[in-house]
Amino acid sequence: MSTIQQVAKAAGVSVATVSRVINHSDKVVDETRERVERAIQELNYSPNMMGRNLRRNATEIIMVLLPSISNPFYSQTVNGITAVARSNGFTVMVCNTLSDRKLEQDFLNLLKFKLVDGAILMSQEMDDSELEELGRLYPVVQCSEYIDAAGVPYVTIDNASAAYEAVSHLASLGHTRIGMISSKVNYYSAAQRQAGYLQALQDAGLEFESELIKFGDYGYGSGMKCAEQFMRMQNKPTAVFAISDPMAIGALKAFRQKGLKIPDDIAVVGFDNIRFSKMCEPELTTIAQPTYKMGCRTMELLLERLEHKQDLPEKVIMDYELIIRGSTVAGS
Amino acid sequence: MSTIQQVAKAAGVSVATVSRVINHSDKVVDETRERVERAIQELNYSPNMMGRNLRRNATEIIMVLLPSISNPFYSQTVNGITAVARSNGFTVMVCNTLSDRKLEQDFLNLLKFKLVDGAILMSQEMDDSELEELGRLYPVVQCSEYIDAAGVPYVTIDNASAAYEAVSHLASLGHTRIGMISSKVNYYSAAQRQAGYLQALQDAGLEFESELIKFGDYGYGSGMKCAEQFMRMQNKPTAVFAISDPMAIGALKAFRQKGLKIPDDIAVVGFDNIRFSKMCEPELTTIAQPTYKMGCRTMELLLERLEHKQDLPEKVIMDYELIIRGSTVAGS
DNA sequence: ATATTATGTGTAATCGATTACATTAAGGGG
DNA sequence: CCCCTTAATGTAATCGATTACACATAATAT
Repeated sequence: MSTIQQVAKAAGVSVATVSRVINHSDKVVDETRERVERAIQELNYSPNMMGRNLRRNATEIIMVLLPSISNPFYSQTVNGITAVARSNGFTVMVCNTLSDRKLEQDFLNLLKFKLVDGAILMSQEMDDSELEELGRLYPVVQCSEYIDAAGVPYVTIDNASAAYEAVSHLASLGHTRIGMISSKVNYYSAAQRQAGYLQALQDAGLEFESELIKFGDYGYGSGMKCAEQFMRMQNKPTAVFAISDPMAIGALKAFRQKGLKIPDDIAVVGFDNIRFSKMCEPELTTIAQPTYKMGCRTMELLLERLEHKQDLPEKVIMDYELIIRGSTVAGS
Repeated sequence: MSTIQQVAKAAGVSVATVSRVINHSDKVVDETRERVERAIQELNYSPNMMGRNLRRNATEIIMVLLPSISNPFYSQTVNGITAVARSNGFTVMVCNTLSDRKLEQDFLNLLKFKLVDGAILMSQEMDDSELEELGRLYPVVQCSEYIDAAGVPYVTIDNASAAYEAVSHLASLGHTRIGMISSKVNYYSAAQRQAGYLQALQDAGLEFESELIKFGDYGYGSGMKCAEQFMRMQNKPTAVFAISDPMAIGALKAFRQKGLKIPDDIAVVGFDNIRFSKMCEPELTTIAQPTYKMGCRTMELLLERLEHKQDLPEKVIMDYELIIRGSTVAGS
């Protein structure tokens, strides 16, 4: 690896001139510029970012923290983030926290240590006060999953209202006993979706009991387990609302394995509209979030932060959509 | 953000001593150490990685390049990589190339510019000679998808033999007309799987014609399209081998939509054993790669490279497994 | 008591870039 | 022909850390 000094020597100029050529400063006469460019070619030189960044105090890299790339919900969002980031000269790297607090810390240290310029959080293991401090000290924006109290900007949908709509849909189909598959971990979005579920039951005049909510981990397997719990109940639900598509799909699978007909014996609604939700049998009714756009908007907020344009914590609420398919209405 | 100088001044010592405390060098007397640690606390100091890395010429970050985090096949591999990386003090960041040559280049520049120490390639858009040069200059290892000629180490399975086994399985069930869904893009693994497919046909005494191979992009949608093409043929296949699970699942979906019974009317085999392959209807027969272990092994190779222990390009071939499920044998 | 060694800390060079300021040379005006 | 402006390039400080080496002091050996 060659350095700017070697290039300068080879071209017979000073390092300053080489730097000017690299950075397209106009104060270099053509003949010199050519000589430098030839030297760069010959030495196969590329500037060491460490040196540059140390001086500039910026890396033009942003990171996206998410619990697991295995959840297909995230990929579209990341694509949106990447699109906006790229057109502004930023590089995006994805960090898999595995919902591990320590690992999350390690990644966030890259922010503190100035190895990345900013971060987008799509989930966080830290508590409110830690997040609040993080947001105060560094450019950070939340997307989809969020904590409201912390004064950190976020982009999300109205989870309560989305859940309300999903459950009301089930109620309007005549279901009177509606179960829910929520999350073991107490995410804010999960709490909001539970609130929406409860409100919908209440507004439809349906009764609730705590047995109607089971708790999973957003994955297929836990959806199957929850479905089995439902089937062991004496007074079984005839419809289930799950807060993730994989759990809904797992539940579908378990119900069908026990010989139940979907949607006649039991209807299922999911959340996120992952690609698989159209591939399962029957296709899954679900809530679609505008994932790509949410990613774009989030990156825009982060850019504002990075440029200090905006110091108020912005809160962006985007529209969702209930997509009705065969898991609740036959033949859709 | 405070610097080591500020800490030094606050503690009344030199920067060297502060550095010694940070790096747990033992040549610091307890009383001094405490004073420094108190100053670090008070100033909320953390070392600037840019400065440190510039000096050390290492970042302890490695990156994983993959075409899209949306393909669930990658997540387990990344988990394996992360596990080994972490226990060796490395941080893993995932880079989404979207199969875009330019974007891939941008990421690889981070290697050249020394912002990351090494890279794991899970697919590449560059050609053989570019890869060869990359591997010569930087610590790079390939995983799963690879180019053999380039002298860059890799971890993979025997794709030809896996495809051979999958297709032989179909032949042994009595299928005589077996189609294949391959990849538009000419990946090495795809070519190998095609070779295995052809060999299996030949060894089973089955005839081949070019119409029997359709080309997709690894995603669901393309699987459906290929299935529709098969169904429009005059002499339709009774079995199909797809080189990705999503394409196989898309094909399943399309066949079922046309009223075909699986596996009686048409049998389907996929590749990769993604989680969803157990959730579809019927469950998918597929080839399982030891993804987590492959990730671990790949990271180990990269570590060897980073430590210059190993200069020979290592080639690791791991075992696969044919998992037989309901899409080829009813009731499995 | 003196010489020697070990121990803890400080000084300053260094990593590879950027950039304010200094310097030099060329061109223009009187 | 000389002075002043302007343009191109060079010099050297700087970013924030690490670390070889120097140095001072205390402990040990003779």
